[in-house]
Amino acid sequence: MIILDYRDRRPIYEQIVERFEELMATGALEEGSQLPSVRSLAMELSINPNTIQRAYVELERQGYIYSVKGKGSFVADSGRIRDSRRQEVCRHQEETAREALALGMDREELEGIIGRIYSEGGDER
Amino acid sequence: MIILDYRDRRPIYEQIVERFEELMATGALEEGSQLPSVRSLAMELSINPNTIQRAYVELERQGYIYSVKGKGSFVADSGRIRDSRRQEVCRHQEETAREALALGMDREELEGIIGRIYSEGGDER
DNA sequence: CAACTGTATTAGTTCATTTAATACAGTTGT
DNA sequence: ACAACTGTATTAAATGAACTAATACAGTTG
Repeated sequence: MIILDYRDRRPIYEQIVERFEELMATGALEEGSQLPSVRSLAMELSINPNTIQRAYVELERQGYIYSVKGKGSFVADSGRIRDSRRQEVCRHQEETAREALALGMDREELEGIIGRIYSEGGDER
Repeated sequence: MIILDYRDRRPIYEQIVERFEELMATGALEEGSQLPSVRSLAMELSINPNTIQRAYVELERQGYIYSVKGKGSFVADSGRIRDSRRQEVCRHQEETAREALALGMDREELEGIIGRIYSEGGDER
């Protein structure tokens, strides 16, 4: 479910936050479904429970999950999560286009890549 | 020429590297032109010379500049720099498209953003 | 020779991240 | 009631990256 990359310079708790965001945004984790407990996930990843909790606190701060003492942590409104992710993708697209423009690249080059990715996902496998 | 963002969590030396990459890739710094000296840029940015040198070492390691003891640091092959940047933009475009696809976004949405950016840069101002 | 350049080294500071060890509080099933 | 789970909080320590500081050496230039 979660794989840590220790070569990644970003902190572990941030990798965990991002991974859960992915799982929720793509629907792999449905609204209301329960996340692994702080302790069990810490065991599974061989890291300290505090680090997991930090990730969960951040996810809750952003409204992606809610936690209930004694019960567990659960996925909140997944529609909102998906919208938030989509906005971020738009921001990334803007940045990419701006940089391509600055480098004198043709827009067709970017659009070609998009076409390739979308056709890949459409029928391969 | 260079502006530091202390809110940015990335290290200063990395911001400097990236900024010079930009200046070289867009042609603002031409091939063979001289970079500010380690000490003068450190003064200008009110930081330690060691931090500038670290950025320059990294730029040299990547082949973007070359340094001559007693003379200074100079922009290397700017064509290679631009190519390298373009490849990176392509990688970013791939990532963005993949994520958009995973989120169920239409490719027209991405292409619309590209069109907007490219028409902005074409005639505004 | 003075005033610049890059380069190197050593030591210390600062800060975010992570671990560790507990403890408290609420839920659930037996 | 009790054991075994949940989340939450706290305090202390270890670790490592980034940055600063001070100094020195080496090469270039006018």
